[in-house]
Parts: sequence; C-alpha cells; structure tokens
Amino acid sequence: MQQQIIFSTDKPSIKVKSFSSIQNEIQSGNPIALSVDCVIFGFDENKLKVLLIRSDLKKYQDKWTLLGDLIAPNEDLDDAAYRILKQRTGLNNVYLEQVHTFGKVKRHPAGRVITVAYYSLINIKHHKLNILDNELHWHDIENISELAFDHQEIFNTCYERLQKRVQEHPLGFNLLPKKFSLRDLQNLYEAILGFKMDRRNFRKKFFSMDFLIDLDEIEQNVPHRPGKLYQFNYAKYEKKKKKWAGIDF
Amino acid sequence: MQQQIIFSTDKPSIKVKSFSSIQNEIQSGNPIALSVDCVIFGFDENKLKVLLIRSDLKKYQDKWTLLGDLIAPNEDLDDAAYRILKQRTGLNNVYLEQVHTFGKVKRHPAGRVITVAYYSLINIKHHKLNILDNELHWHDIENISELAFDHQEIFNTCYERLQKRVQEHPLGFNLLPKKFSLRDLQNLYEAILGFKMDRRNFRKKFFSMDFLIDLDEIEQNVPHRPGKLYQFNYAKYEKKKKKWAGIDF
DNA sequence: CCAAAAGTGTTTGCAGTACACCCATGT
DNA sequence: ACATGGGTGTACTGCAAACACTTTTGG
Repeated sequence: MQQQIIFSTDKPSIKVKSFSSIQNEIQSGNPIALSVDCVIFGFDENKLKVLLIRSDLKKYQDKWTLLGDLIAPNEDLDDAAYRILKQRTGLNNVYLEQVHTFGKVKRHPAGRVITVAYYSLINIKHHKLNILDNELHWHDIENISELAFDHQEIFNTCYERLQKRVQEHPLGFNLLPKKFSLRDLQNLYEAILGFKMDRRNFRKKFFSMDFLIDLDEIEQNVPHRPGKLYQFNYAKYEKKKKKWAGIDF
Repeated sequence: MQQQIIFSTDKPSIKVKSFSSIQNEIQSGNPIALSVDCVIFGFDENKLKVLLIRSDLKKYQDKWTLLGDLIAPNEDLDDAAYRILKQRTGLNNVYLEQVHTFGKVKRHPAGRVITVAYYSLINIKHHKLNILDNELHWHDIENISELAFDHQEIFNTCYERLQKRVQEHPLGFNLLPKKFSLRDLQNLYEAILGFKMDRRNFRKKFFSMDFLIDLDEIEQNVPHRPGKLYQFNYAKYEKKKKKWAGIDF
C-alpha cells in the first residue's frame, strides 16, 4: 500500500542542474571558510593534559585556543589535520581521529568558519614539542577554562569521545612508556575516566584479556616494592578484536 | 624534567594575526564549498530502507545519491541539514544526528566540496513524502549499490553508526507505530542489526528494562494468535538513563 | 484440526563487584 | 622497624545464552 505511493508508476520529475551551474554555485558566492581544530591529549605525572596555544587573534590573546588553521583548497581534510598539528607543534606520526564538525553561524568572531574537530592521544615523553610559538604547552585537563570562541564546547565533545573510545579500544597504551606497570596503566585509566577503580579487579580484567606481555622486568628506583613491567601485544589484539562493552577489548 | 622544557621560562614568541588578515583569508581565496548529505533510514514491511534520489547532475542521472545540498552562508550547519531534508522530501520534525565529515579533494566531480553527513530514522507510515522530485523513494538496504561519488562510503559510515547507536539508545521506537507488538520490535532490531535473536531472551530483556507500557490491547486481523500491544515509555527512560552496553538502556 | 505465531522458565556459565591480607623493597 | 605500594583469591550477584512446550487465534 504505502509502497505503491512511494514507487508511483507516474513518471516523477527530475530536476537536474548542469555541471557548470553547480560549479558556479561552488566557486562564486560562498564565503564559508573551513578550519580544523585539534584536541591533543597527553599524559604525564598521572594527569591527563591537553595542548593549547594563545589565540592568533590580537583581541583574544589572553584566551587559550585549540590548535587550528584553515584548510587549504587542495588538501584532503584529514591531511589538513596532520599538517596543522605538524605546523603548530612539530609533531609527526600521530594518529588523529575526527570527532565532530561545528558550524554555528556566529561561532567565530572573524567570519563564517566551520571547523572540523580532531583529537589524538600522545605520549608526552615520546613526543618532544619542536615549536613553542604562542606559548604552546600542556594544560591539566582539570584546570582548563576561558577557552576562546566555542573551543570549550569543542574540547568537551572531544573529551567525552575520548572517554568513550578508551573504554572500547586500546588507545591508552599510546600514552604510556613502552614498558609500563599495571599501576601506570590503572593511573592512566583513572585519569581519563575520572574515577578510581579497584586494583585487584583492574588487574584481573587486563590479565583475562590476555593482551599484556610480561617482560620479566621490574620497575627501578621506586621507594617500595617494584612492580612488574609489561608491553601491550598489538599483534594479538588485532587478531582477536571483536565487540565489547566497558573496558572490554 | 620534561615539564621544565615544556613550560620553559624563556618568553616564547607569539605569532598574532590581525583580525582583518584573518578575515581576508576567510573571504578571499578559499574555493571550498560545504554541503550536507542526509542518510534517512526508514522501516517498512520488516525491512530497513533508505531514501535516495537521482543525482542532480546530468552526467550522473543513472546513479542514486543521498539527499544533499550546499550550505547557505548564513545558516547554522544543523539548520542546513534540516532545511535540505525539508526541501528534498517535505519532511519536518525529524531528528537528525551528525555523523562524519568527508573531505577528500577529489570526492566530488563538480569541484572541491566537503560534505557533512547526517542520519535519521523515521517511521515511513507516519511521514508521507510530499516531494517526489528526482525519483525520491525508499530503497531496501540490502539492494543499494551504484551510489554516485563517495555516497556509498558515506552511507556505510552512517549505517554502522546507526547499528551502534541503536544498541545504546532507544532510537528504534521512532520507526514503529505508536502501538507495537514485541514481534514488531524484534523484527526491527533484527533488520537493523542484521541477525536473528532468541525470542524469549529478547522479551526478557525488554521487559526487565521496564520501559514498555502494556496497553492491554491486542493486534487485529492477524491470521494467528494476536500479540499484545505496547508503547515506549519515554518519560521513564529519560529519568533512568545511564550507561549501557549492548542493548542496555 | 491444522497452521502460525504468542507466550512462558530454567539452567548454566561468565563477568563484574566487593572485599582483606601478606609480600618485597627502600629508608 | 616501618612505610609504601605490589601481588593475590573468594564469594556473591546479575546478565547472557541455550533451549521446548503449551496456548490462542484464524482458516
């Protein structure tokens, strides 16, 4: 019944546009700019951090902003994100993931700019920042405030995404040294998720997943009984991954 | 140690741009256009469907495409999505959710267009299509192929998102009549997720969630024992919702 | 009475959670 | 010796999964 209406046998009209009219529309009158903003998370001293810089705009110099720039006409969107990260920080070989696109008309004071947000997680000790323009540095997650424009909203969205993703994928290991203790791992999860967990259950969970390689080494220079060190077994994970729930990969 | 490098006490340089230089950059030379594409899912005859039209472009008239258009300079991104859906289909009062932004340089033959994908789920019987231009109609999910441009990839991404979201949120009830049987509900989930489930466990699951209102009515005109009819209790869900895993809201 | 789908319970195993004590190391 | 955190096991509970028979209706 319903289908007959939808798949009507009457010849429906087709409105077609010529190629050039579309091209005109695209090239002529569309003063919308596109940017990428990167939310780069890091981890150090048991705290989750995020990379911020001072705003490019003189008027907003006292505000912090995410790492962003306009997209070039001839680069892929994803490439733009990597370029911008590289330009702003010197960072390379970092995995970026797209999160959301923010497009309110008045979101940016300099004009109509729609921005695509990306996030990443990096190991602060492995990735030295090569560029320190605009006071680029790591801010504790807990203390960030007074971000310019809608960057607080963008940050919040990316942080929520991170919290969800880290429970479904083994992202967190990027933030740790290659050899880490279970305490390191738990501190990381607690910092990202924002709550404490039971130590025994946490260990049981990760051991039962069976993606940790026991290195038969122990921590050095700790003022207490040293813990054993582990590596994450990416190869094994890639073979086994399926569906999960909670920390369950 | 690391921190000392990052938070160097040397006065770091700040590169500032004037407001007008940014405005120039935005308005002048940026021939990137922005569009929205909508993936509208519907459900009828126990099959999941998607709305497609013939391509606007003469060259691609034999290919199906998603519902899309360029964003206007003075409208919010989300508003553009609703406008486009309304223009193409006459549909109103439909919830759209942003999924992902696609921005490869050569993704569209008419020029540099970056597109933001949205999806929705609607009840085919509740929403009559008021516009049938470009052979707009519902296609079975299983049979779609030969989509124009990168629309197959966009569709796939949205479909995966749908499958994930429907397990975490009570989206599915939008696709059903106000009064539905548990068989209807199970058919819906099986159509979306693509596999069969055990009837007893399915019922147990939904009854234990306790979000179904028993209407004390039964199906009419079925050639077998009629099932009881239910409504979804949105109010109760809104109060109780927390975190879940699998179908677990 | 036949076909078709509705409706219903139990068992089993696994996973999450709560919880307390001893051990190894450095100071 | 003491302080600090590492390492371990058990019992309980709730959810998921597997599984078969009886009931109700229309034809």
